[in-house]
Amino acid sequence: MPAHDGAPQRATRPKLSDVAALAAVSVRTASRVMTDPERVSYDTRERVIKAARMLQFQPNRLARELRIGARSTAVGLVVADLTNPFYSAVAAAAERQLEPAGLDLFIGSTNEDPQREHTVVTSMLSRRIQALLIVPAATDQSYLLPEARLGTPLIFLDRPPGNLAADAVVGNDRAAARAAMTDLMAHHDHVVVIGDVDVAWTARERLAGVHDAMITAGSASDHIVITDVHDAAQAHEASRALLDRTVVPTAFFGLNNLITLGILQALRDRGHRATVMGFDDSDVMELLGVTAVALAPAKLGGRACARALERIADPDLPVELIELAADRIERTPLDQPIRVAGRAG
Amino acid sequence: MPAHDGAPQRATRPKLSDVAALAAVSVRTASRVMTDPERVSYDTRERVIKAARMLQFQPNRLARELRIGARSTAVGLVVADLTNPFYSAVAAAAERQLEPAGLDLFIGSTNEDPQREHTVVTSMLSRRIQALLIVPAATDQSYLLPEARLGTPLIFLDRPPGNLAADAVVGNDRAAARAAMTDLMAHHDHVVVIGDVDVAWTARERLAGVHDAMITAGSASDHIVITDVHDAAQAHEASRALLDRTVVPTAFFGLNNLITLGILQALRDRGHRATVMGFDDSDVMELLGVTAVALAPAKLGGRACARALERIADPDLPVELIELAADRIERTPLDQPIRVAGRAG
DNA sequence: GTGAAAGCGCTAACAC
DNA sequence: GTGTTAGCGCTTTCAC
Repeated sequence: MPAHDGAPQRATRPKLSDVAALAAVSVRTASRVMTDPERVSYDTRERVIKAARMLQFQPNRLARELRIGARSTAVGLVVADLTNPFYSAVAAAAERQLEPAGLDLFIGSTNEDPQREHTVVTSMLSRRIQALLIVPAATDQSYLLPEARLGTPLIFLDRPPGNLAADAVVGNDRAAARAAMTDLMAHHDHVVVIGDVDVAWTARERLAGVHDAMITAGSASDHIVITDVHDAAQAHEASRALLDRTVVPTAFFGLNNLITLGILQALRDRGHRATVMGFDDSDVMELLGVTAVALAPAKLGGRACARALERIADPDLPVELIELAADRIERTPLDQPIRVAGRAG
Repeated sequence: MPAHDGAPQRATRPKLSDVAALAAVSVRTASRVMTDPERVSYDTRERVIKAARMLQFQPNRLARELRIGARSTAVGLVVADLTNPFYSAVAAAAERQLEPAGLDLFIGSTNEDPQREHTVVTSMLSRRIQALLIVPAATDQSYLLPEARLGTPLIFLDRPPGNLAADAVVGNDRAAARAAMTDLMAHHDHVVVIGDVDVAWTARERLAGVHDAMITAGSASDHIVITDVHDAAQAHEASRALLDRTVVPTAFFGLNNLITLGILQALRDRGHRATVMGFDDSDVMELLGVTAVALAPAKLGGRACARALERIADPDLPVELIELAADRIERTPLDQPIRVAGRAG
């Protein structure tokens, strides 16, 4: 019996049996009021509800879910970096979509570390989440095979799984990059493309698209492709070096949001004008009129959740690769340069 | 007995008793190998470990934690809006800090809706989280009193709790705003201040600081304070209207990151120059050289987690209000205007 | 409509 | 060192 009135030290958490005792019913009846209120008489129901309220009773989900079937009413989301607005938008979309289904969201980030991916994923699975949404950091997800066989919905976001058959929702990065690059080359002879480290699938795809476009166009002009650029600072530095050359590039193509930011920083530093195009969208790009090729993170997260819910309902659905088209957000026309001002001279 | 070899349809999840059976030991011994391996002989330990690996055994944390003491090894984080980079940075910092302690992160957002705060918080508590980190949306947290009495660490972030004694980590918003406004007024006669809806504590504090500064300075000049501005779009519109007046303001002070963005959009639209100062920092502000008054979200999240860990270790710690100083990030001097360029003419 | 007993998967007492 | 028994808080057979 809990000390619900005069406990001197620390209160003790009321359990269902306390509620039942106070309402003078069996535990079974109290439980029924919580889960299937229709099937209990009005009188007893009211008594139980009142007792629960009086005791501030909150059912223990650990116990409930253990009993129910070893599957908790939560979904896990593993992203690369929560700090990247792209992924936080994915998370926000996921939360929004999961909420009406009564599912909570566990969140974790890998920082692109395969080892950490394993740790985070294992931890979530040990909580018996209903589904796992994951932006893979590793290239091999075969360790998830047993879990997949257990029927846990596994949905890959933004990048397909390696060595595992599982649903994936990805963008058409290669085609989008090719189209963008083709357009850029139609207006410029000195395009600079800056891309990420190519262990990441999206980075590889985008670079492949750029190369596709260059091959198709023939190598008449001298475009420059820089890779293995990891963050804004590196992109900043690389761009600045290029702007200091004698032949100043007239167009830049940043292959992700951080890189594009770095390009803009360099343009600011040097006071130069250039056409800028970027993969992924951001506040900065909107403000400065940078044309973007972007897969809306909300679309990605939303579609992935929808798929998770489908698969929760029917675990035997065939594996599906869902390819979402990136949108082209036209802002400044590609034949016109932009400037980054800041402190006005 | 699980069909760990020839199950035709769907595999069944191995449990500790399966491992024990395969290793030919009792469940208790298998359990001990998982938790306190030292106290079991080398031989049996190896056998159990091998069996566990063979079966791909993953302990069920729902069961473990239920048995252990009705407290799960997770921490809940409730923020206003995950999409806001300020809060996603807080979340990232929290995750980073919790990870070494072996604590997972449940995350939820309120969208500033008090009703939703209640729902999200209740849901997390029913999972018996070890601690709750919360950016309150409601003004009354007295509903958390029973939980507080149960000894659950409750840490408020960014805004203090209402009607509840609990730890809080907040910024010195009022003093910081006053100092910033004072400096701005030293250089400008027509400062425009744009603030958020004042149900939010930080918004109120920042406005109060601005008023403090104006009162101290005396009302010689005509500054304008606009409030109840909710997002970038509204700030954009309001700023544009002001720029179209005959007396064009020479300085703007945005009281949060979204508002400052709106101000910059208006400056871009009108091609105007003005001194801009903003509360909270962002990529945009860094790029354009906007001087910022900002409480580093990582500092906020980090300090809150540290406090949570302290309180987990000793729940009887006295309640503490931790005030963190916002940093002034000097970029363009306040007597110089900035421009937002974008499409170059 | 309601109650008694069993059990979800695991760990804490005690025996041996 | 290891096995047996009981129980975390809840829901589910099955009687009544």
